[in-house]
Amino acid sequence: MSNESTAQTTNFIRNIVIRDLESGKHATVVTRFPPEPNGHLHIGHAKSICLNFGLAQEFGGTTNLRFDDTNPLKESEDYAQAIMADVRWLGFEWNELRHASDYFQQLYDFAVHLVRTGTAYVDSQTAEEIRAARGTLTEPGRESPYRDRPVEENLDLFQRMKAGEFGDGEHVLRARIDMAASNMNMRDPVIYRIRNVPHHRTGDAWHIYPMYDWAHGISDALEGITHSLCTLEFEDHRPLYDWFLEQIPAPCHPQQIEFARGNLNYTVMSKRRLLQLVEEGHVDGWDDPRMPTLAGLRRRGYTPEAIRAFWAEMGISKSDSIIDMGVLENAIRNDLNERAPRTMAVLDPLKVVLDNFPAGETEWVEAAVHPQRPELGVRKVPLTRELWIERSDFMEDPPRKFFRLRPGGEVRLRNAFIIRCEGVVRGADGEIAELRCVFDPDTRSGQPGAARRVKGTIHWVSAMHGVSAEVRLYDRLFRVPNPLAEKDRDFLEFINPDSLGVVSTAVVEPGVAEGAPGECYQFERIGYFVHDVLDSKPGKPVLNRTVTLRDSWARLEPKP
RNA sequence: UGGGGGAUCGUCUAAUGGUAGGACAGCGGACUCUGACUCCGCCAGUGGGGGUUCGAAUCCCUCUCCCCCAGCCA
Repeated sequence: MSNESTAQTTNFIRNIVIRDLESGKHATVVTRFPPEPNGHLHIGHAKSICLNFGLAQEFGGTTNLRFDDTNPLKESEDYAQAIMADVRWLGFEWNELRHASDYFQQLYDFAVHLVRTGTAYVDSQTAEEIRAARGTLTEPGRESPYRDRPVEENLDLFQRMKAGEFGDGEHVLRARIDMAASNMNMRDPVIYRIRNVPHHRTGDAWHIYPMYDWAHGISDALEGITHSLCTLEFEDHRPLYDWFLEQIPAPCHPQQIEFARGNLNYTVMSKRRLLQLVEEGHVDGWDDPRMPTLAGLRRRGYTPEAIRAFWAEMGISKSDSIIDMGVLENAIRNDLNERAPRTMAVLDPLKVVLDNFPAGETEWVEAAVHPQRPELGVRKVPLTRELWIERSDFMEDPPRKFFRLRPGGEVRLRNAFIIRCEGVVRGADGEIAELRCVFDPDTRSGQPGAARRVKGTIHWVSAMHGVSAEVRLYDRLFRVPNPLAEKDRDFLEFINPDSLGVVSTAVVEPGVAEGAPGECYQFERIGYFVHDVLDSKPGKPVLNRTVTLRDSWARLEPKP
């Protein structure tokens, strides 16, 4: 189901939007996608992107891309650029590009308003003192000795914090709420801290930077966001979100709605761990095809359509969940099955000599580019006396239901004719070196005799024309479903040592060698592959395995 | 053990007092010049216990389990 015309299944957020539109609470829907530019987007972010942009799209509204860039220590323009590229690649275009930093002046002015109304104060305790006085989950906090500072003094101090008169950590601005609140977020949260560092967009203009809770809701309000969608961990920030907007003359009061993050098994999703994988060299970079990042998935050969269809199928709810990687794999198979041109490639070649085929002669056989889509036409595939077939497609002493080649047995060569194995030639090492076969000319594809049926069909590549290729077989990054399940063990211990297998022996149809970076194929009977965007060169192809084909034979005959 | 959330087939998700449905996985079969695709069928669920109701996944009570919160991160 790669097309997205499948019936829209609803979810609780969509239902809220529908209700708000029907009741007249809102005339339109305005959402935002608010990443912090401190890392790359991953498949989980795609859920939020699809939700925010998809909802606005469905109801004729708009979506802003807003960088939540309130922490200059961790953020960079490079990340911001990569994020924009990823959002566009996913297939969405924002209405307006905004930054929380665009609002620094307004945020400051609103903070001054808070100070003037006595609902914020400058606290001069150290970070440690503030932490110690916050209380615990079961005990109330203690009020700061600076809590009742006169308004004028707060104003003066806050202004001087802004002017850069103090060192990092000397003062903070805190909202004056309730140190005994059972919701820890309401215990006089810090809303501004001093950071004497330049910001990637505002440069040296600011020495104080707003905290998330202060910046986010106000940014939403300034943009006229109707529904501010975020993940579950912000649920107990909502009272604060609402409190802030009630304290200031905000242009509107968006509704924060929380939903569950989208987790996948056999991987990790937190930016911190993803960063660790990259920095410690466990993977090749943010775009390593094993990474759940959008950059990684893209390089792996995943399409935006598949990712969108995947999240559409998964839906939105509030229950914590870990989705089986198999569902994502199913989504990309569905999409690639429809779009990928078919070709033949042999990963582990075994030589076959057709004894009754003239030496030095090339026969060009016609093969469908896509059996289910004849409009895509045909390709010509060279066929010669010497061929490569997959080593696993031959067994001297096969088990029951092995439909492939065996001594004395017959098999169809895909797009060509039926061959029979007449002999096995061994090398000095005792390994099978080549197969001597004869072909039945009457069974050529398209000929009347082609109707003759044999149980198995195998793929092949002409030894004379085949182009050798590097093939990278990617598998899941971790060997256990949840690498974080055991609290006292490092998730790195569970990295799958076989997550990348490099095959240097592969031989592909000549046409494949000319493919462009990013071009994908189905290697018939094997899987979907894509030219690596970085390393594949004309004549020197490097192909990444996106996903295998479903393989009911492998399920039948589990590997030893 | 304070506060905030969440529990529906193995997994994800619908059902908003009226037949518990779909997708993925699994199993069986048909088809097949890809052991793919496609098609058909099957298996499988409301965390436990009470209550209200003609009728409860849905409302009430209670219990259990899981997640989040004590950053000058977001």
